[in-house]
Amino acid sequence: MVGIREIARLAGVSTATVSKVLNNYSEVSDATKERIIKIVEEVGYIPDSSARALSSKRTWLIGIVYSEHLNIGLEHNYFSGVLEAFKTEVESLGYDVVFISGKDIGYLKRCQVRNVDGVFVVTADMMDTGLTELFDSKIKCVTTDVLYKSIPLVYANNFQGSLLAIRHLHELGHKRIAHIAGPASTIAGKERLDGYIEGLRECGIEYDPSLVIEALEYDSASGYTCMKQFLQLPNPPTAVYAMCDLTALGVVHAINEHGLKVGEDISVVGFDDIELVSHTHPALTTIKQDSKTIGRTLAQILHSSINNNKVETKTLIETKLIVRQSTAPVK
Amino acid sequence: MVGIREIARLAGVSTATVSKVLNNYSEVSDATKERIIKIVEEVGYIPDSSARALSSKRTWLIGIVYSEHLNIGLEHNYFSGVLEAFKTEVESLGYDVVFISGKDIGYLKRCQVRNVDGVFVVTADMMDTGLTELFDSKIKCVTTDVLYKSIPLVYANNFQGSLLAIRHLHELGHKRIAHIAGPASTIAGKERLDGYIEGLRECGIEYDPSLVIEALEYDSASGYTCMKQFLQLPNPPTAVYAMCDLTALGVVHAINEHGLKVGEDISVVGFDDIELVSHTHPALTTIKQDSKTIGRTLAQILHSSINNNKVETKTLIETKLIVRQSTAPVK
DNA sequence: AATACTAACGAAAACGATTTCGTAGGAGGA
DNA sequence: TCCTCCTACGAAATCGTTTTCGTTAGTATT
Repeated sequence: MVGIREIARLAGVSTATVSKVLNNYSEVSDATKERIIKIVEEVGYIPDSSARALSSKRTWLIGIVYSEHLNIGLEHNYFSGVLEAFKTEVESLGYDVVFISGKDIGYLKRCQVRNVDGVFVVTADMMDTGLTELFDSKIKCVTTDVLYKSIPLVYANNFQGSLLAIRHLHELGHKRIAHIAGPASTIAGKERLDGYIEGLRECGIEYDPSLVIEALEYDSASGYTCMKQFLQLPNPPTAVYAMCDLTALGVVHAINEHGLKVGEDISVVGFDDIELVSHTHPALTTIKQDSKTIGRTLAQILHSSINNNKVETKTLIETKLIVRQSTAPVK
Repeated sequence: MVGIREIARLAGVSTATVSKVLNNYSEVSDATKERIIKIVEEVGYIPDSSARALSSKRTWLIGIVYSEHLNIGLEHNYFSGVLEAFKTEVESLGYDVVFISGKDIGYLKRCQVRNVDGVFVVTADMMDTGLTELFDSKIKCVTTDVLYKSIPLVYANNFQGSLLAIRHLHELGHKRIAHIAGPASTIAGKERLDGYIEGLRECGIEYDPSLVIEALEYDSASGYTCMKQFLQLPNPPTAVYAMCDLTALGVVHAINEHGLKVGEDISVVGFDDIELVSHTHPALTTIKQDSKTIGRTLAQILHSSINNNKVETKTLIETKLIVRQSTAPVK
């Protein structure tokens, strides 16, 4: 493995100068800079990131914390989407992305072992003290869907999204609109519920607590079981607004099984707009959250924060109503 | 940040001895070993992985290569599943997992920059020369669904899976069984098709080329468009076997849209058994591939290989038929 | 008692970069 | 001419470990 010394020898300069060129310092003459760059390329020199990290105290590594308490792991499509966008953006900024597990020694220590420059907490269980320990440390963090002190946060405007959903259903003539809410421990769950309530008020519909159930997880099973309950009501809803697409699919399943037709007998609205739901039958009306923008913004904010710039502490990304076949005028 | 010197000073030994304790060498007396461990815990000493890597030439980092050419990225549930299992297992072996991007300098160089101990190529485009360059290097690799020279490979027994699917449909009386095949450039696509053909032969059904379409991607859109084509046939199939669950969902969509009933008019079988398909309507009959076992096995093999042990070059994991409501006796 | 081992430990040299600080030499100003 | 100020570069310390190899003291063997 050819090192920086060898390059220095070939160029007839010191290692200091080579290092300066590699990190584009200004204090090297153009002539020697060019000569060194040429040699570096010729011999295919690759700087050793361990050595670099050891002496510079920067690893160019970003940690990903992925708590899997609500079944929203890697397998939840929305989060894969923002993670993917985040990864792409930080890579273009020169970082690599490493998973941080909380096992054994906890998130903070793991981050310290790897000396990450910053971390992105994708999903979080706020009951997890290992996480607050990390947030309270010197390590730069960003989050989505997690509110903790002044940790920078980027996420979809859930409240506005709910308004879009309710207004849409109201325009279609629905008065009995049920909501399957996310766990109150999640920010998305709470805000979407708040938006739902405000939406009803705005549309002059009275709020009926029996039409709201708080689900335990963001999955399709939750939608299925909650919808079963709604269907047993003496006066079942004519529309249901689920807090995520996966859950909405569970709702659709329950409705079908009950012998009713989604989009005819009962309207269904989801949240997320994962790729799949445009191909289901009927295709799902949903609130699209722009995972690409969210991921990209998170990356930029974290990078800024690592470089000790002041950063926005809360950034909302607007949502959009996508109308498909699962909603229709009330019968 | 307290270092190994400080520990050594507190314990009244040299740094060499502390290092040996930390890496459990045998040549330290139990007494001093205990004393050192106690001090390490008391002061919360955390070894610096950069320094460690620099002098030991081991980073305890595993690279993940995730080529996204067929839309089977992070967002494809099956791969998230094996990745998740892989990650869990390597973490318990002491590694951390880092994403390797192919941008700019290529996979190989990126791996060399980070000095990864090994890499897991999750999905691969064999046309990508950056990838073969990596496979041909000294770096230890494992793969799933990619056959290249003698790179260790662990994956589901696709051939046997197809047999299970066809036999099941045959037992239900189906004779016109269509297949939506994966891209021939993928090993899974090819083997599932081979299994399909062998299954027909075994069941004494004549192979009809017009009942096979090769899809471009492993997604639901492919299933939708391919099924549309089948439905326009003068004599449409009574059953269709799709090469993955997402695609099967597209198939279901097309059938519904055509006014027919899945599980009554046409039977559908998928492949993967992603969490979602047990909650769709109707719930999907599918071939389950054990992503947990596949991921875990890959991890163990890579670890072995890193330690220069001889390893199995090809490991097949059996699949299982999961019968749900999307298949029924032929009308 | 002399010899040969072995167990337990330390001194010091890597590992491959970055970074501080010093210096030579040329340019410019008085 | 003398002094000051830059520019361009290098010497050497440093980052925090691992690892080799030597040393010492104690034990076993003859």
